[in-house]
Amino acid sequence: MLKKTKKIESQIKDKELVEIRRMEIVKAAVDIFVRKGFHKTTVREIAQKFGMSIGTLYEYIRTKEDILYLVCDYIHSSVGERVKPSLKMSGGSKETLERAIHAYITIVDEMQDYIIFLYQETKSLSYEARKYIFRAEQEMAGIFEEILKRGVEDGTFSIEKKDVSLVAHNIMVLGQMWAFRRWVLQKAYTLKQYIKTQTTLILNELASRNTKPD
Amino acid sequence: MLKKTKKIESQIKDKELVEIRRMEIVKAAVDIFVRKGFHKTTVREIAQKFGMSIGTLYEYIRTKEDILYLVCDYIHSSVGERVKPSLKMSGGSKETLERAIHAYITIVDEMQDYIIFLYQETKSLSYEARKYIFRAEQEMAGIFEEILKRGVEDGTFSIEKKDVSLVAHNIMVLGQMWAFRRWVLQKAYTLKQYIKTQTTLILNELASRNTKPD
Amino acid sequence: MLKKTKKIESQIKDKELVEIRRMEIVKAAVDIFVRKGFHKTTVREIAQKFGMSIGTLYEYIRTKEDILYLVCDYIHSSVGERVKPSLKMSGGSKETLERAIHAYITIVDEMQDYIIFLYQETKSLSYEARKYIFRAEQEMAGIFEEILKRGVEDGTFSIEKKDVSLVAHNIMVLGQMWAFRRWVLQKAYTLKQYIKTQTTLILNELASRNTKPD
Amino acid sequence: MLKKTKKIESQIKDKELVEIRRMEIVKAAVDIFVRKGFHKTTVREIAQKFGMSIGTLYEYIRTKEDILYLVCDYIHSSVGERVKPSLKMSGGSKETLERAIHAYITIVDEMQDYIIFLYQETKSLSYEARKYIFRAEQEMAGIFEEILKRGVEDGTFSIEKKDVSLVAHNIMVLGQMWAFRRWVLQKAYTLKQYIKTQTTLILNELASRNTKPD
DNA sequence: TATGAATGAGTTTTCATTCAT
DNA sequence: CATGAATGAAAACTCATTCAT
Repeated sequence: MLKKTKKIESQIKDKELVEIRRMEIVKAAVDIFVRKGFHKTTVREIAQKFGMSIGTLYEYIRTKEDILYLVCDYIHSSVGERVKPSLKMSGGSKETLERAIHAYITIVDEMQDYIIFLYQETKSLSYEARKYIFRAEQEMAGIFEEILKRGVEDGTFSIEKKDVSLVAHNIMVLGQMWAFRRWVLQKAYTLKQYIKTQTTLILNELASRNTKPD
Repeated sequence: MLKKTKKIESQIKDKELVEIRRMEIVKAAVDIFVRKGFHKTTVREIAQKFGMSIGTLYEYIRTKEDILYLVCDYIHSSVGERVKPSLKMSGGSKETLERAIHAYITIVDEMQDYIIFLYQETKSLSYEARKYIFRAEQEMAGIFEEILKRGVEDGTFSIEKKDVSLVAHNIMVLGQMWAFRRWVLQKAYTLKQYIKTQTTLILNELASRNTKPD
Repeated sequence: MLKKTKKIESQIKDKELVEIRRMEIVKAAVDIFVRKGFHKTTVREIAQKFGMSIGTLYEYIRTKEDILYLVCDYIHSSVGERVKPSLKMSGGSKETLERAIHAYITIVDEMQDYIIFLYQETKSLSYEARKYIFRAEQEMAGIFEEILKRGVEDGTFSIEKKDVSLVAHNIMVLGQMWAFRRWVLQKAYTLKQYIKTQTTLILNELASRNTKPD
Repeated sequence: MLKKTKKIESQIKDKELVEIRRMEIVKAAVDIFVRKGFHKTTVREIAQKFGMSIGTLYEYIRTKEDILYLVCDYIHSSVGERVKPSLKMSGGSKETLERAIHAYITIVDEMQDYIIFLYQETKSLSYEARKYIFRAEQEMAGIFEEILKRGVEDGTFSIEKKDVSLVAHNIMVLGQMWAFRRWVLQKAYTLKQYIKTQTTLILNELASRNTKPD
């Protein structure tokens, strides 16, 4: 996992302090952003919650957009960190995939506000920052790809190799859907039911059988 | 299909003219919105493209948000109008579903910029306006539900009845994904390939077989 | 004498600076307001005279109406401060009243522009602010009431006790009249003559004699 | 009584129609003005109540201020017309004055909203229009002067001749006060009580006795 | 005469960012 | 390193007035 975070410049020399303060800034900003959206949040509000002056805040970032980037980055890696531990590839491919889906959707549920925010405000980021976010998304997909690939190789799943990546993205999107369509899904299903149903459907899709219409 | 559009007040008495001008406003706004986002677009820019003065623009709307609503409404009904004709339920359930998926993803492809915009800016709408957008989304899902239900009843598809709605949403999300994840998908697939592959996967998922793990 | 000024919020933390700047704002605004009226004065003009940017001006107030309130409050307390010292109740009731009338009308003369403004723009204030202005007016009347009451008690004035408050207001209004009707009064009288004549008339009114027609 | 109304130009030739329409405009405007103030009332609102289009409205006036003038003029002459009939100088001077005061304050009571408006918005008028309003006020004062003069001549009132005009204005102001200070006066007095008390005080003031302190 | 759509200058207000202390 | 007062460009929105029909 490459830690190639986009470099944000700071007036402060002490690298460690910069890290600490930036985390404080993110912690202060994230909830306000999620609640009000990026554009409707003022730097003043963030500084207030940050507990320091606007001047100090600006010692650690260059522009308001930097905060957005920091926050997006934080959300992304939080999701990543929450998912990874559950992804030990122990057991059969089917069980591993089931566990991974379960873990992923559970995290989507826990972080739904953050995830919705992430996708809604991505466009407010500069191209460079956006690219980084995409890479993080790809990384997550890579984990599912890995599991699927193994399953294909050991005969558990019967999809074509070239579609492994697509299916990985399908799974992620179906997971994120729990957040984006909550207004309808969370009325009809509990989280547990949702995970179970989607897992079944996905496994069905992957089950050995004729894969393409001729 | 209730055409209960949220009423927006206007200073102009001539109802027909209001319709005409509003369509002009939408046409002027939509591309700028898509390119720059709602918040970064100024009313001045819209008026400029609208080809009339700001004053005139404001004779037909009350607030900038009204324009957003008008645009969202327009995009939604455009999608709807484009999908509907392709949804004649002639032929078997399988063929109908294939045709529907094809039509839907094709439209997502054609309107990808608009669709991405729609989902990113929905939250900038007032609660009332947002509710209307949700209803339009539900309507679309309803079409897929109809097809699926018939397929379940005639034995073509083997999913549980209570999950019909979920699968309908799954299909829509998988279609919209072509727009949202274009940065990765459109590198790996042509539209035709994407439709074919997703259709296959979905049909696999629906194929008669054991539906729940025991 | 309760100093319960309506609280106006400010972005600036330094309370003392807020006091100083607000006084500067008032000083800048009052003359423009008096000359052009509240509605025809722009915030820009005020900022210009204030000698700072509009942004800075808005750091110390929330709305244009706040400036009006500040100005009204200032005028009122200026009048109050100018009157009070002359109101030592030394000497007989008659002399005290004469002195008070003299002081009050003199101040009305000095501040006539401000007083006219005050009564013309009060209605542009919010209910809350207006209430405060009324209270200040009542306080002023209270001073005259006090003098009159003493005069009634010691037999100098022969009006009914329940009318003391009315007569106090009469005196104030007769004083303010010097400003409101200047277009006619200040042609016919000098300030000195006006004070003398009104004083005589008022004292006549208060002189012991039959008080009600039977 | 000179009918030297300031001339307001109109596009319409038919003089009679202009008169009729202008009265309609005044009737439409006066209540809105009184309720919201001149500046916060829009021409659109007036046209709406007027029952004709903005275009038509502007056929009969030149500017918004013209409407204000028309309204002020209307209020003034309404007051005048209401007072005049009660001013027959039959009976003794004292009775005539009592009747006049009674009539005047009664009208002030009936038209208090209008009177307050008149004094608050006079400043929004052009110099020329304002001058006309002053003249109307003078005319009213003239009526009281006439009564007072007669009373002085026949020995009923013992004020100096040169102060007759002042006392006339005093009486008017004391009457208008019923409107301007209603927030305090109308809590303490009924209209009847107020008239009676003020009349008594004024008559006391005018009663024969030493007129100047030496 | 009557209409009402069109105009655009002008208004208040916000807020990211800087910089002197 | 920390502060927060100062900035001013830029935003949304209003409304008296005109003029073609």
